[in-house]
Amino acid sequence: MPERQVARRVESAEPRLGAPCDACGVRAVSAVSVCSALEVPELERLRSIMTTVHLEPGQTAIHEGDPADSLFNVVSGTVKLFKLLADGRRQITGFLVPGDFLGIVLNERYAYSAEAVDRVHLCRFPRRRFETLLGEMPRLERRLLGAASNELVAAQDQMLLLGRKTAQEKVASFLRMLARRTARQRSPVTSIGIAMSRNDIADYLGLTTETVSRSLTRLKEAGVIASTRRGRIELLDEEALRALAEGG
Amino acid sequence: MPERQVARRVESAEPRLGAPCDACGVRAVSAVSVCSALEVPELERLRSIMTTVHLEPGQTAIHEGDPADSLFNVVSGTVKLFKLLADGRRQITGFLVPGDFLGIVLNERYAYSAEAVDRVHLCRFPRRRFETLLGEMPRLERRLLGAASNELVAAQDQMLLLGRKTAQEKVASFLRMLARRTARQRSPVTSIGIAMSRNDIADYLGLTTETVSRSLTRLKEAGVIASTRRGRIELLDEEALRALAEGG
DNA sequence: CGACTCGTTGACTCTCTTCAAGGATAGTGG
DNA sequence: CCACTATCCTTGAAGAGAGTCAACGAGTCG
Repeated sequence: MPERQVARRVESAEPRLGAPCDACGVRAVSAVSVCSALEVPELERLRSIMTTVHLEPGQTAIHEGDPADSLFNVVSGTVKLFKLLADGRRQITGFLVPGDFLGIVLNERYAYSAEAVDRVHLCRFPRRRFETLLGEMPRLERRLLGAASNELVAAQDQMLLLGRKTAQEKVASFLRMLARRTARQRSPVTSIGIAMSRNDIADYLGLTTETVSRSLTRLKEAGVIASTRRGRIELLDEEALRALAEGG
Repeated sequence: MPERQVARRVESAEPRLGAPCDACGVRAVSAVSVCSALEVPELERLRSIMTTVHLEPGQTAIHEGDPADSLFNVVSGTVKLFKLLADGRRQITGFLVPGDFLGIVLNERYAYSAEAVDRVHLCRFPRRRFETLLGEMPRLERRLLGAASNELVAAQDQMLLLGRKTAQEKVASFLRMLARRTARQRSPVTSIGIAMSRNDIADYLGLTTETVSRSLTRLKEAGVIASTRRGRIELLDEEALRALAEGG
């Protein structure tokens, strides 16, 4: 498997004295990151235990079953989370974008693997020390609980999708999810960038690459979407997409 | 739809002065309930805002989209959580058993509906007051975060099941899940009670009742399980079941 | 006892997968 | 700069697993 690469992390151990956080777009933009909604002194303490990590596409951030000794915050890029069956079947359980947490779970071991989709920047926190801080910063803890809540809601939507939606509905729902994410920064959205491969999309939707491809072709034929360049899709009829996503 | 009944809750508003919690098995047995691992004074405060709720099979505890003004702890019975598509397709996202939370999410509205599978007893907490307590009881908050973490892990397992497992593997996984739950109280397990209908199982596994039935028949034919009386299944070959559940 | 729900089984259908091949795209090296 | 190659995406044809439709048996309740 060419995509199963060893994790060669490029860590910047030197703190660069404050620079990383001050310039960080995540803190300002995202309403859900660890850092946003923290006062300066609290942020300072977080920063003191933080290191930054760079990942190239395909590199692994965490591995299912490994001791969960780190916790991350996505700064830039897209990360895919996935679980594997013994024979290699893969289910991608989520895509993380800037502002999202990676490894919130307070369990001993990671329940899934995480791999970079494109070039990724992460903030890394040692779990032990992070948990110590947690006890002293109730606001941070509440924030984590909120993030976990949101993830749970998303997980339930995804279960509905995986268990009960048709291929066409799955793909339409996926596009809408991407559109919503894009809209968090720029709205309204007519063009969305697709960072992940057809294979990734298929493993996220419980389909095959062929079925994803065919579904997209159908959406194009129906005039709901259009694709000019690679890795980018134009939304022509958002209402039709909504109807398709929910089985209209 | 006969199963979509109106929620006629039977609430005991009178606190019965301490009795409910002292006698409650949940607190002692379960490692994950709200009440366990709380000191007596904290427990006392929780109890003061608590009421108990009884539900008959099919009755609704919470409804998707409603304002999330209550939070529950399951005391006895089994509760199913589910989401619906516009045309009635249903996905059951989980079954709650004694000790589990219902409605942890700190969102404005419930993301799913919850219905009693059999006769159910719940402890009910008004969300506002509960959240106030939360700020003063860090231990409770940590506990909630832990519960949310566990739910997330379970949700990811379920996504893998829904997206990538065959019907046979789904049913085998389901039986193992039930066995594990039963084993939390009594181990080892050879006989498990199935509180839910085939229809519920189907909607949990993303299948139809017919396929669930056929899969169970196959497992019987293979000598992996046996069924003496209705609503109960004997595990004859746990190792074979494990292999089947993971695509061996 | 009859009506009802629930579970099982059978026959047929269909959506999605599998298998296979061709086309587009990007990166590489001469 | 352009052939060369690897990878990804698309499209087609055939096949399979699960769904749909239908009937029947068993238990349950009024």
